[in-house]
Amino acid sequence: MVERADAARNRVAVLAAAEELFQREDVEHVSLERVARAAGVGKATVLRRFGDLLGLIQAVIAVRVAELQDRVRSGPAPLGPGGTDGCGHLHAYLDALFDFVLDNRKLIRALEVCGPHAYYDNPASQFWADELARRIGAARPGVDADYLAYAVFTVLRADVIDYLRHHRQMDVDRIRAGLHVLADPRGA
Amino acid sequence: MVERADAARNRVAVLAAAEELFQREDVEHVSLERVARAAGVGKATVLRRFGDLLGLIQAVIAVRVAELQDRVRSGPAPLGPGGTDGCGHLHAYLDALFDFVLDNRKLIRALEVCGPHAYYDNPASQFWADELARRIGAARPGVDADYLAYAVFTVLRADVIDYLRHHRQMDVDRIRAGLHVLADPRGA
DNA sequence: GTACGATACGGTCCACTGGTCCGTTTGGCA
DNA sequence: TGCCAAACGGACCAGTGGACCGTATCGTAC
Repeated sequence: MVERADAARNRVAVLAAAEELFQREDVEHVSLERVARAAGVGKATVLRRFGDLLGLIQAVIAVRVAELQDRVRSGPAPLGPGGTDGCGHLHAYLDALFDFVLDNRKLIRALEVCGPHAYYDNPASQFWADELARRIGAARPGVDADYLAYAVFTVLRADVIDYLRHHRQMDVDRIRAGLHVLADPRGA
Repeated sequence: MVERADAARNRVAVLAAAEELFQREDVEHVSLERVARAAGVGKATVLRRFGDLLGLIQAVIAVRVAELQDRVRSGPAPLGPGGTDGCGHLHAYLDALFDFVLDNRKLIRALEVCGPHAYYDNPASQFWADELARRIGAARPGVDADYLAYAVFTVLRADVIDYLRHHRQMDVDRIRAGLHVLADPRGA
């Protein structure tokens, strides 16, 4: 079944409204209804299209995820594959993930409040965490790369980084440095 | 002003009901109203006593926190002060925190959903994190102990540990081991 | 160009939340 | 015993995510 024209129109309107609203407002004040209203559409239309609030947020994030995934999967080294320097691979990847979180804090925060494990349990996160485990395993043979990957992925949560920046007055460079030490204490 | 007898009666009833309810039910199904009803009391009574839901949960946790804080502040080494083995201090402390989280998962989960930073922004957590930074600094001079302490404290979140156990099938010993490596990669 | 069936639409409704308000009851002191 | 501050709790509020269903619109087959 091909997508009807009005449905397509509404889909892009809802995505655009959601993106705009999540950037502009505080995460906890963005509700399904407000997104719908901002898009000039009924709540039910949003729900039907995206299943639930979580689905909507994932759809908004997905656009941004794709770009980074491409660079990781098939871009130039050290972020992309190729080269054999395990440490360089790992640290480039950490930087890319960290930048991604900084750029998309609001959306990731919104994702985190959707459910207890919404941050971890979504296809993109699985990819990020798996890739992280692979690179940690390559750079640090002998450690429990799976656990460590989830630990690092956890301190990459947007709420955590926001807390450290705004309540503990740590600047981004300090957090970034700490992250690298955490993932690979022997340095790059 | 001394506490009136009926107020005292209600305070213990609410605390008991909350404790019981948080243990028995899923965190997200425990609401202010249900606690009040279980205590045989009006919602407003709970609110007046504890300010808001966060205050209630903190009050319930406080009882359990006190016991561990005593052991840390004035108990026997290696958890308590005394002795000079920095690593032993750190690892005993990590074990104690980890056990505390396992024993109080439900309550900590409830705390986490109260607000974006409710897990970090409460007096007990400040104590735990500061002490953690102190012990990490002692065991590993030269690292950014403050950042690392928050990172470890973050990985100790009950939702994170629950996720690793039940969705990633990691058993508690594995998580515990990973935690020790994270805080001190050179081993105990 | 028109008629029709499938599809998408959105307002209304629901159960529920945390929190406020305010008239009523109760405890403790003089 | 009488009184009043303090504590009480139910009704109420604005808000949530989500379900429902009668209606309007779209695209197609004629």
